[in-house]
Amino acid sequence: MTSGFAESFGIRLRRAYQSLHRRANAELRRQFDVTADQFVVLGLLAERDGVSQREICSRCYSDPSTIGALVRLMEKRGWVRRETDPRDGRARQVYLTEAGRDLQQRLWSAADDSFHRDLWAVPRNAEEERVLFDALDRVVEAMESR
Amino acid sequence: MTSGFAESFGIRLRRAYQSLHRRANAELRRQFDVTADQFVVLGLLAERDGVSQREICSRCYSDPSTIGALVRLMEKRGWVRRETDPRDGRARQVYLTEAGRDLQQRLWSAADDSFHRDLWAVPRNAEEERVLFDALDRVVEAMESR
DNA sequence: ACAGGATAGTGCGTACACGCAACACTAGTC
DNA sequence: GACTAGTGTTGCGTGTACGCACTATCCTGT
Repeated sequence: MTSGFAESFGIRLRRAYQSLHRRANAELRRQFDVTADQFVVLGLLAERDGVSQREICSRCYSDPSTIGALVRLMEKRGWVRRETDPRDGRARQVYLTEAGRDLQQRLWSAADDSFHRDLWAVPRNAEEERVLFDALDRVVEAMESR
Repeated sequence: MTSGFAESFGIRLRRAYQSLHRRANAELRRQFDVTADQFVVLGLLAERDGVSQREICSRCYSDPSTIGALVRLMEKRGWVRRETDPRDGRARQVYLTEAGRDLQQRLWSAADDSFHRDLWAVPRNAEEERVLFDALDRVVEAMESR
């Protein structure tokens, strides 16, 4: 092995994600009592709602049990509502409420002023950003290749 | 903003890490009944052991409670032992046992044949790898800057 | 119309992650 | 020696992640 475990790709990816997740959690918890993962789901729903929980899973790469628990919690907090899909009795359509949409916008602008600003400064130029994003997307493909 | 939330840096990083973590968990659980995070700590200890739990935390960017629970579990499984540091009564020195070292080596070669192979194929050349690793390291710095 | 297989969601158990508070011990100062 | 500040670890509570088994519902072929 040429380089050590602590310098391997996997560990670096882990560290980067953990530090982002921790920072986002700390900021959002302090100001809004929202977790980083709730922030992610709110963001996805703001782009498109009225979707099934399955659809949310595939957009954020989480699993049905996790999203189920998360969405039920968000429903209890009054940020989303769930209605049975009239075309498919198994599925639930998840919608942002007014309060949820409002919260999401405040979260987004707060994130822009704190960790998003720092995060987006990481790629030094457009070319680096292209290489970086492309590599991250190919990690997903590679891990699902089985 | 030009691109949507689902295409942002943060979401891409999250997806990449989640898919790696999921794949590693699945492989390691199936073959060895070991979790991805236990794999990480075993790998770090194989590089250097006899260290405090604090030291493990800073090497893998986890938090003391998490590492405490994880290491106690690994002790129960017989992979590590913990001794009170003779120089500092607060700290515990964590060592790999024979069984732990043995397991770590089997895990490492199994990982090499499955998800490590796929993961390391992601950077297309040395230059891309340099840009990628550098960016991941700078994410950590950026997230801790405040 | 019905059987078989696929799919959406839930419930349960385990492991991780982290904040917070408490505790034990250390180190520096007076 | 006591006082203070700092650090390593543990305990507790909440939230996230996922496998597995299960129900309800859909769909396809016959």
